[in-house]
Amino acid sequence: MPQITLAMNKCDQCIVRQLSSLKALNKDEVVKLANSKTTYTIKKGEAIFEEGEVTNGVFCVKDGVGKLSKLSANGKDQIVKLVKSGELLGQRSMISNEPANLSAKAIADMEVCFIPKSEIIHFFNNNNQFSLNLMQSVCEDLKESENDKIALVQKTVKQRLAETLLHLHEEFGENPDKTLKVQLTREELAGIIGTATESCIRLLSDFNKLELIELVGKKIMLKNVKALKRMAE
Amino acid sequence: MPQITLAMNKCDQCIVRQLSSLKALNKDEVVKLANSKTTYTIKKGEAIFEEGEVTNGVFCVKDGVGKLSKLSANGKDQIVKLVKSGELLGQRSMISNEPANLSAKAIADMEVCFIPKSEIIHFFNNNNQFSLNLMQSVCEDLKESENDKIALVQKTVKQRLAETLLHLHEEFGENPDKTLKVQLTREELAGIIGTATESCIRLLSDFNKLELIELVGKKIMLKNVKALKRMAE
DNA sequence: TATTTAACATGATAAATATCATATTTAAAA
DNA sequence: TTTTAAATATGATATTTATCATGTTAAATA
Repeated sequence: MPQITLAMNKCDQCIVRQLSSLKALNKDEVVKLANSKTTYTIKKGEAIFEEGEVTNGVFCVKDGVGKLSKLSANGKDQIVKLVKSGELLGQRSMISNEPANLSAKAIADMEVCFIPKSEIIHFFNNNNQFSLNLMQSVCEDLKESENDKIALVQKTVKQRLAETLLHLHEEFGENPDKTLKVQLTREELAGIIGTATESCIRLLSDFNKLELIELVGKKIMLKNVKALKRMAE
Repeated sequence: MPQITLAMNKCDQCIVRQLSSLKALNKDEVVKLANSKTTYTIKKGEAIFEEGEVTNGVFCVKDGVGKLSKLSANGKDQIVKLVKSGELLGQRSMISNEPANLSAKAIADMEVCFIPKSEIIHFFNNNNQFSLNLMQSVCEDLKESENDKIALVQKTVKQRLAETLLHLHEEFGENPDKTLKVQLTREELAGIIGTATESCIRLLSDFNKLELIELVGKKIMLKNVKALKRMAE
């Protein structure tokens, strides 16, 4: 049965299969997965789904970077979470049986696979390790969200910027020229730390003058990680 | 077997069993639950568990109100969530296999039952409806936390106070004299909306003058729900 | 290449909120 | 009850951050 082997291999080799809750799936389940998935290419700036949309499944991020965000009344886009390759997207809404609470958009060109809800629920009901993994993943998101919430109240914008730069460095790494690999606009960065774009730009300038970072065009290089960490406290 | 019937009834009648994920348990499982639980009484102000503590199980809130909070460096207590009777406490840490990220303290005298982790994991692995319920409950918390996070950035303190007063009214109801049933200090209220205690007090005074609320000693009565809703937008 | 547009940058100012000081009231303890 | 401590209240002020204005640079498009 060459097709089945092919289908299995397709997902079996995938980074999402290796990193996400899906790692708990057995061979048969991976075959089932491969046969039900749909692959999409999302260009930078495009949406995977919008707030209020019913998705009826989850998206596997094979490649690229995405943002989960909510548009405010005054037109500002508050970024709740960044997602990178290996992660699942839309788990929460699917499990809660609700339309998406947030929009998902590509920050860098993305390749994603859609897995229908029926598949996920089937795995959830028949594979304890998978359901535990999925549960832990949502719990991880919850912990992060709660900590973000606390940071928003207990820390200044300056501290949050330092913290966020360190996070971005840790999570996404750096280019050969030592600049941050995730290429965010100042507006997006402001959307993550929860401040006005101008304030974000101003603080980046300050950090630059203090030699905590270096601004290489629109890119950012961390120059003094230790001092940034001290500042984030 | 009178003991077994007794043991089952004990938890079967319980409000937590009726409202939480535990509603999915069958009779045998409820008996198992009743035999493994430990009941505690927590006086107002006392802690159920502290940040950093390993709990190794979950707490069922039978009666009273609790707060999940984190102490900041400057001594302020940021409240992440309030819990009331019928809810479970400590699910996230237990599933993530981590020490508690937050402290849980009683705001009103509480009665709670402790259920060891082994029991919960057993139910999780053997009862699909239970695991789905638990999952949905964590998802609900996540959604709420994300929305809180967005509100912290996109709304003013005034809007958040209006929003919080409405939430407290909706979630906990009112006393016979129409005042809010949850009795929070101004400091705690400030800890929920994420502001300084004085700012919170000042705004309550303003709301009082505007006849949106009425301050009855330390208690708060909502007088103009419609206007509060408009203000929260 | 020239032109246009978007992103970045910075100053000036306004608004929101925190902090400090100090009463006043309420509740707890001696 | 008297005393003490804690919670509430409010004014004055400082700080943080947002907003508006405007200029500069970089990048996209004609």
